[in-house]
Amino acid sequence: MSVHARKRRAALDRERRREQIVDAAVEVFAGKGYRAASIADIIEKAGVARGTFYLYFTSKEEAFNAVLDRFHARYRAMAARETARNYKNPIGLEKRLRASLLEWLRFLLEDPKLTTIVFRQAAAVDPDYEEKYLEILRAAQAHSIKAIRFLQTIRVLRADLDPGFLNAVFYGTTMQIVLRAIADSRAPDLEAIADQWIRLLRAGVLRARAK
Amino acid sequence: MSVHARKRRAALDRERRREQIVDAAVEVFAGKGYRAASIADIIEKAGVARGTFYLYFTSKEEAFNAVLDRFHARYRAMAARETARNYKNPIGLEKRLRASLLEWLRFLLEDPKLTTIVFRQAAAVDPDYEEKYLEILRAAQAHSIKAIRFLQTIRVLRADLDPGFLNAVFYGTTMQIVLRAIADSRAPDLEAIADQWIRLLRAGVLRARAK
Amino acid sequence: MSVHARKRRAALDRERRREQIVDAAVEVFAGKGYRAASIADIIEKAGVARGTFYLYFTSKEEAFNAVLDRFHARYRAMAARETARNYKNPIGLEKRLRASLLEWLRFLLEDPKLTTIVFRQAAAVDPDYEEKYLEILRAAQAHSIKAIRFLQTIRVLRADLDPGFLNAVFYGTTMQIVLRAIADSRAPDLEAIADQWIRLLRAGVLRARAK
Amino acid sequence: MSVHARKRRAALDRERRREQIVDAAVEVFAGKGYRAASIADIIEKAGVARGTFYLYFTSKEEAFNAVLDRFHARYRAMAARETARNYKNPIGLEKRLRASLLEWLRFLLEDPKLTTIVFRQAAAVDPDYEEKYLEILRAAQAHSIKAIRFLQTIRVLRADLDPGFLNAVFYGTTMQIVLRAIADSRAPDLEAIADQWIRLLRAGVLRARAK
DNA sequence: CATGAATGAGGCTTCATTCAT
DNA sequence: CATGAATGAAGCCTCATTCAT
Repeated sequence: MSVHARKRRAALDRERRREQIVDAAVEVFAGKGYRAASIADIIEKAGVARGTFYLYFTSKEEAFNAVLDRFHARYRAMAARETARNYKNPIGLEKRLRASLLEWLRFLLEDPKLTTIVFRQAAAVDPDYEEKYLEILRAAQAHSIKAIRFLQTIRVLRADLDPGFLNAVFYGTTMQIVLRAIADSRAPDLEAIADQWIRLLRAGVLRARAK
Repeated sequence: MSVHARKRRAALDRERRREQIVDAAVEVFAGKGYRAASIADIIEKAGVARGTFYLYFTSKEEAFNAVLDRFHARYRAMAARETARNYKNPIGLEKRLRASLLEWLRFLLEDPKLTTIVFRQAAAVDPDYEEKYLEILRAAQAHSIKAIRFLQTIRVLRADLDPGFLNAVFYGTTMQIVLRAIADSRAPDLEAIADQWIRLLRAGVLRARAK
Repeated sequence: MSVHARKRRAALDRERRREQIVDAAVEVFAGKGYRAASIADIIEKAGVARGTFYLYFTSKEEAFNAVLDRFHARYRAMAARETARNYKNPIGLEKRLRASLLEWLRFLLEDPKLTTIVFRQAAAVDPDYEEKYLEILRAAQAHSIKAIRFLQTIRVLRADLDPGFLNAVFYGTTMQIVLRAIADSRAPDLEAIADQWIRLLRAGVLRARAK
Repeated sequence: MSVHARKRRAALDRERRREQIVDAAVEVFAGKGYRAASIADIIEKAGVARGTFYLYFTSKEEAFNAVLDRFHARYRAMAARETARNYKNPIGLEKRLRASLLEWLRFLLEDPKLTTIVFRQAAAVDPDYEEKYLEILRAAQAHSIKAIRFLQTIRVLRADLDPGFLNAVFYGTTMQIVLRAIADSRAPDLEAIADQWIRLLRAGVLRARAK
């Protein structure tokens, strides 16, 4: 094997090894939270030696950041697809909105452990890693609010609702649905949930009364 | 002073001292989270000696449970008042719903540190104190879902929306609003938020289109 | 016992405990040097628990500084006595110089382990604790050079010798004598050494030749 | 190329590689001391791989010994030249002594890093490599004392001064001068220092008094 | 020979809990 | 009851050495 080929292979191996440790870290951080998770837990689950961990991460915090990065990368890809969608055409609007909600739910439930970690930090405010997390959070919020404003501009969403409030509704509700699904560790009927969402979005929750 | 009176006084003092420590614990747990909070932090803030802490709590976990208990007690009182309300009369329904939402927001923002602690654990699932927290959570969920079902029965809420879903909407959205208000550490305009809620509940978020 | 008396006693105990740990630290640092010495070595020798060490010192480095402080305090006391001495009177000058040399040797050999630690650092340049050590070193050098200049002023020492050079002679030679005595772990004949010093100081080392 | 020639060339290459690592080791040990120096430091400076280091040295300690060996070899060469010198002729004695002192100072300052390492260990007594160092030290002392005795025999040096004491004066003073010059990292005026030495040797340091 | 990923013993420090005063 | 010194298990991280490629 040529030197070049060997180096390339080594790089691949290195990346693979790193992923193997991140996989373990996801499991452990999801199970115990950042503080309670120990390096011992991670290396045991990853099946590597203590020193090996530090070949790939300089600290526990960096490993945690790698976990958040993994989520962030997937999130960005998802958000990019989302943005590409065209809401301009009013025909089939609800159908597309429903599809979009479903996709987000599927995305968040695809790797439940990873989602747990990220959502958990929503409130955790741990001074140790707030930085990285807040970066992700801000990006997500900005994306969300921008989308809401756009939908208001093109008159899909009513303009008399505050984007911040709507964002709280979307984000908070989704978070609840996902965390509960994960806690119950059973696959929820996402189609039914999407239907519920559409009903809510379309007509609120109050029973129409005779005027 | 009679023996009986002395004992009562001692009990009162004891209770007062305990509250003093719980006060400190609320501050510290809110500021750092359960794991990062140390007994040293708590006793320093409470102004008691290390040993004294263990005269009132057998462990850090028990002190945390006392904090959750404090929230739980206040929550039960709030829920009791809520339940006493009468939704039967359709006259002024929205006004009463609005008042109710406002009251919950005010309750949750009244002691922001305490609320922070409880909501933070919503996602934290720390094996150390899950027990106590889940108890509170289950009680809250049960209360909420029961209320929703009741409102559906009396035809205030539409029956085609799943109580679990509605609960996620209420709980998740409220949690987001409250946590953000606390994070921004500025008093939000609760009246305006209540108005937003009512608009959402009444007619959803989608702009009505020509049929 | 009154609260005040108890506190005073506690303070005494605390000081005593601290000294006990510093005693152990002196032994260990003298035996292995700063880097090779471990906290485990020190606490074992001191007969205290691991945590106890950190009640008195925030780090290994601080314990080392405490050791240097001990030397520094003794050194300052010694230098103060030295300075008080009067060299003005030319009568009995050599006798007083001899007494002074003897005192320094005795001082340095009084606690050989402590002296070893300090002299070892003369060349060790360990970035970890250089700060504290250099402070001591500079103080000693300043004291020494000042004394030399004074002795030149009052015409005890010849003025055609550079104070820096003379300082190197005094300091270097003394260091050698002391380190060797410690290495051989036998008490040297200090009187004889003092005599050698006086002979050197008085007439150099070269045999007088016929002019 | 013949097998023999190839082997010789390989041996040369091997020797060159080894020297390259020793060069790096000198830098690193001088900069950080034995304990704080890491293999990582050495191989980085030498530009070789981790495993390569262990092809030339079985351990960190052995690399350190190689460094000491380098000094020892140079020292022996220097001492040999020194011994060859003829002090018998009293004519120009001081001039020759001065030349000799100058040569030693130059030798010690020629490779300051190497000298730093060796002198540093004078006091360091690190159990890890005491063996090798003490060997060098004993050789140096023996050489020095033998030279002193010889100079006393031929009546260059006074016989009433103890060779051990004189050795401490020479060794200790030189060490101080050299270490300080290195620490100040400026080339000292060696000629002036030699003059100071001669003055000291010739007539001591005390100002002659009227008898 | 050269490489560098992997190893794990060992070091420093923290902190919940105990207990003698 | 109150105190705070003492404890030691447990956690994070480093680094000399090994070994498969």
